Amino acid sequence: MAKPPAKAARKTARQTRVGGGEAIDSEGVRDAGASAATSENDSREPADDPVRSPRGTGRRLHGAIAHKLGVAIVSGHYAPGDRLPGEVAFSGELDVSRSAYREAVQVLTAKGLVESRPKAGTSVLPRNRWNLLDPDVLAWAFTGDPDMRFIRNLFELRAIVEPAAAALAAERRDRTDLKTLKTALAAMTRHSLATELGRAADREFHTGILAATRNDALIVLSSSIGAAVNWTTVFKQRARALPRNPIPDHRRVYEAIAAGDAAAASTAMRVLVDLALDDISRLGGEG
Amino acid sequence: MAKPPAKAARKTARQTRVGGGEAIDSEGVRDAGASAATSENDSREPADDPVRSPRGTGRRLHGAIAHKLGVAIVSGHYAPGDRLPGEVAFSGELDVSRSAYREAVQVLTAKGLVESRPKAGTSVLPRNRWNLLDPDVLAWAFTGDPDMRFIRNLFELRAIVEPAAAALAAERRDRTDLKTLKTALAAMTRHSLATELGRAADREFHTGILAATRNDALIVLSSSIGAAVNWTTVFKQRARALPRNPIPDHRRVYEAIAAGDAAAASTAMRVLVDLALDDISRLGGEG
DNA sequence: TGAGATTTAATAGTCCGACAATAAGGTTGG
DNA sequence: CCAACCTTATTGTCGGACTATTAAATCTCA
Repeated sequence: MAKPPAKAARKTARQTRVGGGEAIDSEGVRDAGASAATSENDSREPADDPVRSPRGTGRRLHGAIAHKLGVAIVSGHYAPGDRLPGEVAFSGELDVSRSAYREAVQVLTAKGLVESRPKAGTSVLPRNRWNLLDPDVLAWAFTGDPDMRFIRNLFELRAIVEPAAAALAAERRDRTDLKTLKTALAAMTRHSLATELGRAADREFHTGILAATRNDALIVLSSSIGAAVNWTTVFKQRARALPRNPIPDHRRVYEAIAAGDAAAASTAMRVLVDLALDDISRLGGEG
Repeated sequence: MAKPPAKAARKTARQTRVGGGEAIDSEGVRDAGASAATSENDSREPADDPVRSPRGTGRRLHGAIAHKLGVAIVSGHYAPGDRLPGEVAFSGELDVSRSAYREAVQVLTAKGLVESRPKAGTSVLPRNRWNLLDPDVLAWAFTGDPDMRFIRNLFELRAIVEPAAAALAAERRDRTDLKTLKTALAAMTRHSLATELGRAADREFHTGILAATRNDALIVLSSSIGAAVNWTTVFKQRARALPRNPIPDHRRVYEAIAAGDAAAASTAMRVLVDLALDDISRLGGEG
């Protein structure tokens, strides 16, 4: 319907598209786990640009579009089976070139969210085709209020993977791994889990265990598990003060891994995850 | 590596792209099978008969390029840190437009294989940034001779996830799930695992168990686990006849799930996977 | 001399407009 | 009623121009 032609406006603004740098926050999940290596944050240029700058999120333009569409899809704004507007129409509506829009759609296609065919258009795929553990998809799924069912699913995955991973880590860790874990543990202790710094350390601890398994197929789960780990404390924080100090649980896991005791590491981790799941279920399950 | 730029050739051929089809297969790029959905590897058939997969996900040009580049990267032709040629140069070398090339690169970026920045070019990311359980990446990793270490990693993942999944399935399965499993089991029995039909049934069996867990975070692992499952039989086949009949193992798992016995399902699945891992280790461990 | 500011240059990023290829859905013919 | 044939909407590909970004070289000045 209403297709406000901001075309002319952009056309003029295009010559000085400087600004950009709009708020990128609203996430806190994006760098949860996944890319622990590069922890650079965006330049915070105020750069008031009230013009129709389509970059609401992300760094490159097509990335911003992909983000926008991705969020719209995983949040249910476009349901599976829905067919989204044609390329020319939609790109015009979003006020970007068709090329940029298409590159964004390629990203969504690569992540299994949509499928495009000539004459049939671009439509949202059924949920079971989505690459849910893709770090980006995960991040998109957690912008806005999250789906409790999915969080519980993520915790079930944690409960399956992490004890086994801890056992493997106990067998295969080297000095460097232990140092990483120890550092993370110390940081968790120093800054509480109420701070972002503390939560980052928490994620690093769990990621470090996965890394110590020397198993790439497990390591890639870092982002998924990191997201779940994050939501543990986020939920607790949201409700009230931490009902229980999780540091000792973590310390037990660390000591078992340091001692090379696979069985102990597994059970310690199981305890940790079960307790976390308890908290989640209690807080998120129903008032 | 010397890629003679067939530029002029294509330019003229383009006007009659329909009839000739000469410029199409000159490089083998355009019909490089990219049917990622089922993640089957291209058999060494003469293959002038593109087997219309039920998915029918046609190979678009940028998809073919993405496939080619993806394989080149995961196979190590381009190592992490390597910087690949500039867009204009590379697209010219591949004999496609820069747009198509860029869309392919966006796909690779979305899967964590590469990263592009102005002036810095496009370079391959470290392996721990790759989305290894993305179905496409998985498929690319298995074109050509596979990395035994990675296969073993995949089996370790199986050994962790599948017993737990079987237990959950035993608790949550409904009549439909059981029917699916039963059908798959029957198909496995009818066609042996020596046939592609039998292997497909095998994958369906394992996928069906994951589906019965009602956990999306587990279901997305179907492709990864399916790939591992497939390689079990592929390896056995490659060596000699099946050293052991795996059907009874599967039947035990099925019966435990049908009976709703979670513990039995878990242990039965553990036995199944352990035996499979045994075979893999024996056959692949050292020629 | 060396740290910091500045310029340069290379490369990815974006835009536009045209045309080709594909296939969904209707139409026709048997 | 089904099958083969058109129609046409929509994505797919192309080429070329211009912009934005930034690594690296250069310059400035304490």
